[in-house]
Amino acid sequence: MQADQRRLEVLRAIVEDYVSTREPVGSKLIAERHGLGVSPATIRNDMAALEDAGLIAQPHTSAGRIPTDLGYRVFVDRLSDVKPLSSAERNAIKTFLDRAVDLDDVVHRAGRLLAQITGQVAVVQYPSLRKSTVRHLELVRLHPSRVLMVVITDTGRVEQRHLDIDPTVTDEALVTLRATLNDTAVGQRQPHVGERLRAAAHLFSGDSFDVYSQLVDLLTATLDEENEDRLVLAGTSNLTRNGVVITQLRPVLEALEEQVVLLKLLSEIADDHGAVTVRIGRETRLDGLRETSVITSHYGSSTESLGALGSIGPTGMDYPGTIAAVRAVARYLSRILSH
Amino acid sequence: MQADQRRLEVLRAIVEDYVSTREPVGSKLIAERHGLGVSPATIRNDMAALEDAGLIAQPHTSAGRIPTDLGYRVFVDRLSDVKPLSSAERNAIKTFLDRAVDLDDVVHRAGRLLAQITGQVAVVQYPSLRKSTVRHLELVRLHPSRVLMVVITDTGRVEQRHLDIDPTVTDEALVTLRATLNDTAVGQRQPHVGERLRAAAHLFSGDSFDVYSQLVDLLTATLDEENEDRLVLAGTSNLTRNGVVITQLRPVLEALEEQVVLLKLLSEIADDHGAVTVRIGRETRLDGLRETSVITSHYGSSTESLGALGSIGPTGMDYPGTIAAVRAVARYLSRILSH
DNA sequence: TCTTGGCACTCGCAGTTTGTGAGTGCCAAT
DNA sequence: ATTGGCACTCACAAACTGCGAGTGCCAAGA
Repeated sequence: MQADQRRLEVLRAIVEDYVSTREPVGSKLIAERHGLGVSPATIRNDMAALEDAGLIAQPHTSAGRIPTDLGYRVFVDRLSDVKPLSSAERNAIKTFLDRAVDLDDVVHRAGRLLAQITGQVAVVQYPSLRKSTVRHLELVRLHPSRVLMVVITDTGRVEQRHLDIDPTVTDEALVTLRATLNDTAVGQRQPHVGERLRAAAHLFSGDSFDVYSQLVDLLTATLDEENEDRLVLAGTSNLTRNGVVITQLRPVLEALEEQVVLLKLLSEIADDHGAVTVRIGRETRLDGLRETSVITSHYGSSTESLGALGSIGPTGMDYPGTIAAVRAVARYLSRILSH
Repeated sequence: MQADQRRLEVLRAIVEDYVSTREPVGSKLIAERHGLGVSPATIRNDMAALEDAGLIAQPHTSAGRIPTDLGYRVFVDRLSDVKPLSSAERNAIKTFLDRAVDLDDVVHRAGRLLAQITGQVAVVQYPSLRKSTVRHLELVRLHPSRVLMVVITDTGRVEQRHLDIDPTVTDEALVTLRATLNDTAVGQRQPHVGERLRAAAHLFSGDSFDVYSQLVDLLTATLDEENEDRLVLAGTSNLTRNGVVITQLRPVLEALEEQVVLLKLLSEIADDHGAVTVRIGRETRLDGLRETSVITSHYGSSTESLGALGSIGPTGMDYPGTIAAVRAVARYLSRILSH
């Protein structure tokens, strides 16, 4: 019906005005600024209906309305079109990311970029080791009884692990081990790396076999472990924008310091690659982020995700703009990482 | 004279009370709480003298006094003894740092530890590449015309750099190059690495010579570059303690995001190894940190610094406690990194 | 059934006033 | 040099007030 339609338009007006002014918006203002062609009284009736539906609320009796989490949800799902970035912005993203010299640099730049475009906090996860293939393995003998294993992946991550070994193992044996490990593991990823390496174990015997087993265990552990996932944070100072109060700021900063929490936040996300996930307020399921929204997206090839990135800001954020920014950065990041 | 002595005691009382209560302290309170054996009126006279000397100030006419930056300076230089950590704290530091598995982990743990002990923001610099010796060099051919160089240092840092080369260079040539690089560079540091490698250039000719030169340049650049210095930050959420106001918080968060700024902060520090540097308020020479103090220390061997770490907090911080914490963490970090 | 103008009502907010108390500076006495 | 006394200052909190934005409801009109 036309009335229902108008109510949604009223909701849109409330969300847009509130996002830009940060002040409760009243019926008169809507009637004036948005050409709905109806009087404030009609708007008031619609607002009463929207309030009954739980989409908007009054901070106090004699104030205007502000959207609830549910209101934002409806706005995002049904009312907002994605706002494409300007070509200048797209260009800026491209050139800024292209200038990166290594993986660390790429990830950091992506973070700073996203933080700057959205004016919020950005989180970027490093490409997950479980999704990367092994490009090279190196063994370096540090002491007679200590070996450093270095793993280089196709996404450019370099991981190092120490290993205590039997000091009687010769350097020549290590060279052989290194060759076998490389021949077997390069180009593979988990769980194939583990399978293939274990299948090749019969090539060794005695001390070499022991060391080989140790190395295989260490390597699979390195490639498997979830806690090896890393991320970077950018734009923390943006938290002090928008007149956020310090009592609300504290728990947010605390949440941002917990890498585990953030990684979980990034991992709970639509499987659909290319899609952007929006979680509003309590939908984040984190108490510290109760009053923030999180916009996340995967990045990686078109068939599989390498990792995720996202933007964290107040529930009253510019959703269309943030969604567009997250999507754009994710795309360019995907492109860069696939060389 | 005895009167001068008492005035300093009054200053100490003001600093200590203000640090613990965060409220301007008046003459009566001092006379009551600190057993100076004189009346409030006498204290008032002393306070007037301290104010003339610029060591304390009044926020407004009818309030008590708070220390000025200069007052804290005098307190730190002349009035405070270092407060040794409890053995429980020392133990906690030791066991927590010992549990680290690699360099990243060590540096992160040191940061979290320092942030937790001091209740402030902690900064820890990675061991500087210029001060590290080369432990191993590896060349990995990624494409016919692209080589990845991996440098491992004695402090555990692993750096990677890409290099475009002539695709006609054979794998065998790379193996030889790698061997020569390792033979010549391992155990050395800048500027010796560069000197020795250049001296060995006569071993190569033709394409190999070109690639060798490229590699040497890239390696020396990697080991020289100041902008390769890294650091970690911990305890940002501690900024919201102590009733800090948000308008003051903003510039601090911004300063903390600028790695370059922080590295400069860590590098401007007493040469004297083992000593702790204290910079109070504007002494930091950074506008954003105008109302904070920075306590820093080198870490590394007894003869040379590998890097620095520090704690950043309000000018009204617990100086003896923070100094002790920074020193203790720096020492344990030094011990760990020297294996 | 929906829309509209009118109107009384609510209530947060900003501005003003006022009382209180902590703290000071100065002075005369010791 | 120290002390008690005393007048003075001034931030802060509490109480009060007027204003105005915004609402809900109702009766009339389309």
